[in-house]
Amino acid sequence: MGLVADRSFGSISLREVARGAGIVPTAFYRHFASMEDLGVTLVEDSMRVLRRTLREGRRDLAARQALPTAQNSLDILLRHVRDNEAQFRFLVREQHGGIAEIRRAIDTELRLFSKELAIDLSRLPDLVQWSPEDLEIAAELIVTIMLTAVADLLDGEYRGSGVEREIVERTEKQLVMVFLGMGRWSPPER
Amino acid sequence: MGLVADRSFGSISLREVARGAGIVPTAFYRHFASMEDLGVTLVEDSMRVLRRTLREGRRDLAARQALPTAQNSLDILLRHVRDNEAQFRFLVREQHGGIAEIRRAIDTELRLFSKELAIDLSRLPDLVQWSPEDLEIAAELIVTIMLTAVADLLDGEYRGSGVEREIVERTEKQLVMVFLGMGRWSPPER
DNA sequence: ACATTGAGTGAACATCTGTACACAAATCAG
DNA sequence: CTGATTTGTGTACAGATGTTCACTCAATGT
Repeated sequence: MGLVADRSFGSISLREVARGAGIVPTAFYRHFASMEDLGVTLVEDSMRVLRRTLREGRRDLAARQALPTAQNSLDILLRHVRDNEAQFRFLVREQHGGIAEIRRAIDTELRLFSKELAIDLSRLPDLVQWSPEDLEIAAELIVTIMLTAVADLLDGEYRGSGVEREIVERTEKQLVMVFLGMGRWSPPER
Repeated sequence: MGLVADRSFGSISLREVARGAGIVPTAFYRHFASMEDLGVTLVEDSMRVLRRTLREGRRDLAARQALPTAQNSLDILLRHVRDNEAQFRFLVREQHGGIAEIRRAIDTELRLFSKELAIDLSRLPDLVQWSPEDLEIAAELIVTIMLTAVADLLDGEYRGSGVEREIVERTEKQLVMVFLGMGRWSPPER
């Protein structure tokens, strides 16, 4: 996992992975059919863990009678990112990276997130009469904003300076702008 | 340029580039000090052309007395993307790609775009009293949305199916949501 | 207790890689 | 035309790479 942190997955050799795992090259094939296979597995594992974390986060919020606001969700996400930096570097890097199969895997998972978020949104009083399509469009926008925040956070290696807070505040403002827009979107439609 | 279309830049060898250019490997060094150097040059060239196209687009709009609306700008951008597909595949791929120097170059150029857009926004009647910081935050959000549209357009190889229109419509809706939000943002601040 | 299986080994291969070096051709300035 | 500078060539080398094959070894279930 450390390997995949700062170089593109496509530029990593099977032998490097084997070396990193303390294993002879040929033994690699006992676990994965190819590098592509490894990549897809990595995506699925990372995403599974992330999904679990977010679900737990939402549960905790509910337990404290707190609403799952955008700020709260962003906070949970970013904490998870900090705890699993290498994985997210990998995900952000390979989302549009060089291997089609991996791109597809990430895209599928992100689409799932959007759908989930769209369902959450549909329960908000202000949005009850939105069409499913518009809900998903809004959800995708929110996911995009959050993903951009993650990418910015990881790309700046400033690690601990004020840049981190800056990114969080910017992202929160952007989310508010979108929510305000969503509040205005509905009326002109009906 | 065709080389860099679907594989990550970091996984491309100097020799492949030389081969693609019809040149012996050693001659590569007559033009670039390293692969990294090539990458940065590629970024700068692509961005220079894009900047020129957008400026001309805005000039044309002005000549036709049309406002540079978000829809118009998106249209110009996407047409340019279609005409220079390989370059944009490269840019989207390497924005968070494996080579730090290239990431930095792209990031710098994007930041420039945001600043330019922020200036344009500052001239809109509804936003005249926004703080420069908030203007830039909004501008970055718009750039993010447009960039996401570009990435989605290039990732789907559907090429000509309805997916293209779908992406454009989604993006337009997202932009409208943001603009609506921006219209509501200002009041609570003063 | 023993055969079956999953995981790791080691040698070998043909191929590709970056870069060094001395040399040739082409372009250009005066 | 001539001399200089830029661009390209050919050869060479040490090292890395993916994949094959036949093998050992330890764990497992019955």
